[in-house]
Order: sequence, then structure tokens, then C-alpha cells
Amino acid sequence: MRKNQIRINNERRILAAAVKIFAGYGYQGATMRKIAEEAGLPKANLHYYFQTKEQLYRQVLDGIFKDWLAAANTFDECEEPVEALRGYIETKMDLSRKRPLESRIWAEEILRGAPLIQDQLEQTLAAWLDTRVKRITDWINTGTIQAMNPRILMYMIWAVTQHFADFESQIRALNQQQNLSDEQFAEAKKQVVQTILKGIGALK
Amino acid sequence: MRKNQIRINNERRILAAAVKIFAGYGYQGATMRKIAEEAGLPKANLHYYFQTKEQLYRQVLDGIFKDWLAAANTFDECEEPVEALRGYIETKMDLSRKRPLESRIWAEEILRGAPLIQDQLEQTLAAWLDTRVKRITDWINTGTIQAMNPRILMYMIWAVTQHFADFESQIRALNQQQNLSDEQFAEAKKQVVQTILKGIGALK
DNA sequence: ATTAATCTTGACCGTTCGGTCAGGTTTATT
DNA sequence: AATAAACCTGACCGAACGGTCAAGATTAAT
Repeated sequence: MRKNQIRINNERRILAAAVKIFAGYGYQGATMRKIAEEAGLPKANLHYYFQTKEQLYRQVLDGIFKDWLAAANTFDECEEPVEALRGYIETKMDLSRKRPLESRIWAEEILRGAPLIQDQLEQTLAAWLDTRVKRITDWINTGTIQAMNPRILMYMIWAVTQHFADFESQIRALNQQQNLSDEQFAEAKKQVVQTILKGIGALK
Repeated sequence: MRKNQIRINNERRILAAAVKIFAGYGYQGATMRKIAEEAGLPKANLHYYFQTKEQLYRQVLDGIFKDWLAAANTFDECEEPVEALRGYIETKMDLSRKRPLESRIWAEEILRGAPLIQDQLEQTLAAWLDTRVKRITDWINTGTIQAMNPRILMYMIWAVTQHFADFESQIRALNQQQNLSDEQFAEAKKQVVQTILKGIGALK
């Protein structure tokens, strides 16, 4: 049963506005009025498509979570650890560059103790991580990379790649009040990949 | 002109309560009522010691910023890059372990675009970073460590170390709903130090 | 003992919040 | 053309927010 085109368009508009406002003000700081204004719709119209603020926020989080998991495609498709990890790190860096708002919404949710997505973390994300941990463990067991705790490696990758989105304003303040240029970001991406891969003994 | 003991005690109580509430709910989500309840004082009393919520929040941030900068002592006191960086990374990891609330308040402020501490970032923190960048550059020029962008190295260190505080709830969800034990955290600390130092060619 | 300064607090205020709803308009179905 | 379904929205609501204030209680200074 396909939805009406009007509904599709308006839901998309509202969700896009919600991403901007939730990222800029946080869940509590964001108001339905601001989102409505950003979307160019009356506030009551938002409540027609999304019953509550929390429901709207949940849908935003769901969208982020899907992109997040999909970023692992390169990781899964590559046979060799260097290829796989480089691909994953680069994909996550690109996501931080192109969709920093989503990264910040995610970060704030985790910061607050993940009140709305704890279940997804404990189930979907935990299972996702287990699978990748197994792959890395195989690499370790076959001597392709050095011994280490794969979970901590993943935490490090997440931390570093998402930092460029989440702490963008700090980096800007430390870079003559300028966002990183494309060249600077490319350099950062290269150095991050290099440091991590070399750090785990996958590169000489 | 030393302050009255009553004032000293109450300001400390209120600040301690404010750290808890700001960390748990964010600036917007935190309310003066909740902070007052946590401190065991009537709300009007908070406004006697701190005129506005923003002023109270600023004092909390100031305290965090000072601890943050002081963590660089070991970095500055050591001559050799391995010693200096290991000391700094370990100190930052310990801060994340012992004072995660403060780390989260800082993270949220940056996430929101650093509306209240932009000046401090652009001046105090930028100058602080410049000094350390110079030291690292010296190490590079004397061939003690390999060539790299020192700023990106510092961003990576901040990202990884603070991740263990800021994303604690995510790590817990991925660790059978248990916070990292002391042993697990010690392992993480060791692996973080090892990966970064090896990653920049400071270790074999 | 008296005065001044500091501290305490319940009650209150204007504003803004998320959310509701009745009634009108537009679109889809037959 | 008629009916139903979906969509739209200004006006409104109770609750909670940050902040104020007057009046009383306590502490410090003389």
C-alpha cells in the first residue's frame, strides 16, 4: 500500500528539518516550533504526520542507524585486513565529512545514556559488532595482523572518525576559525588510516 | 578577601549537583529545579549564589577546562616523545575513567557549537595547542618520530581518550550491559597507547 | 546588646513548551 | 457529481521553565 505523494513529500521535508534542528540544539533544545519553521509548515501539521516529538526523533535516529551500519559494506566485502579496515575507516571519515549533523545527533543520544536506542545498541549493534570481531579474530589467528582486542580497535576507529563531525566546532576554533578545507580533510583521512593500520601492525 | 564558610560550602554543593545534572540531561534538559533537588536546597537559594542558569553552567565549564589543560603536565615535563605522549594519553584516559561526567559536559558544549566557550577555544586552547605542536614538530625535525601533522595526532588522542567517557553507554551496551571493569579498562588504555605510539612510528 | 550583612525560602510571574482540536480545504474514489 | 478520505491550521490548553521578591532567620561586626 504505497503512501500518497503528499505524505511522502511532507514527511521528507519534516525529517530533513528535524535533522537540522535536532543537530543544532539537541533533543531538549529543539522545539517543534523551530522544526516547523525550518520546514516551512505550521506546527500543527507536524503533529499530523508525527504524533509526538519523540516519535519524530526516533525516526531520525532510525535513519542514522541504517546509514551507520551500511558503512560496513566495504569492510565485509574485502578479504584482506588492510583493504577492509582502510575501506571502513575511509567510509566512516567520508560520512563524518558529508553528514556531520547525523553524527552529532547520534553522539548526543549516546551522551545522554542512549535512553531511546538502548535496545538497538544491545541487540542490532552488538550483533553487528560480534560479526566484525570474529573476522578480525580470524585475521589475528592466521597471523595476518598482530594480537589485540578487536573491540577496542573498533572503538578507536569510531572515536577518531566521528570526532571530525562531533567536535567540528573545536577543530574549527583551532584552525583559524576555518573549517578544515578539502585538502586538510584529505590529509587527516590519510593520517588516520596510516596511524591506525600501522598501529595494529598491518602496515610496515 | 576570603569568602564566608557558608558560601564556600554551598557553592561547592551546588556546583557538584550541577555537574551531575548537566552531564545527565544536557544544558537544556537540566533544570534549576533538578539541580536544587540534587543539592538538597530550595531553588531560590541557587539563584542567590548563581544569578542565572547560564552563569552556573559557565562556572562548571571553567572548572572542566582547567583540569583539561592541567592534564598536559606530564606531556610538558618529559623530554622524549614516547614518554611524553604515553604520559599524556594515560592521563587523559584516567581522566575519562575518573571524571566521565565532566567529559560529557564538555562534549555536549562542543557538539552544540561551543556557544559559550568559543573564545576560550580560540584563544587559550589554541595557544595551548600551538605550544605542543611546536614540541612535536621539533621531534619530527630531529628525526625522533616520523613526519606527520601534529594537530591531527592531537585530535586523534583527544577523540580516542574521551570516547571512553562520552560513549560509555554505547560501550556498556556492547559489553553485556556492563561497564568496563578495571581490568578491561587497563587493557584498553594499554592498547590505545600502543596503537597510537606504534602508529606514529615511535615504537617498533 | 545592637546593628548590619548575609543567608533562606514559599509564593509568585511571564513565557514557552508539547500537544489538541474543531472545522475548513483539498485530493482521491466511485 | 457526490461522497469519502486525507490534509491543513489558527486558536487554545495545562504544565513546566527560569527567574524574582518580600519578608523572615541566622550570622558577623561593633
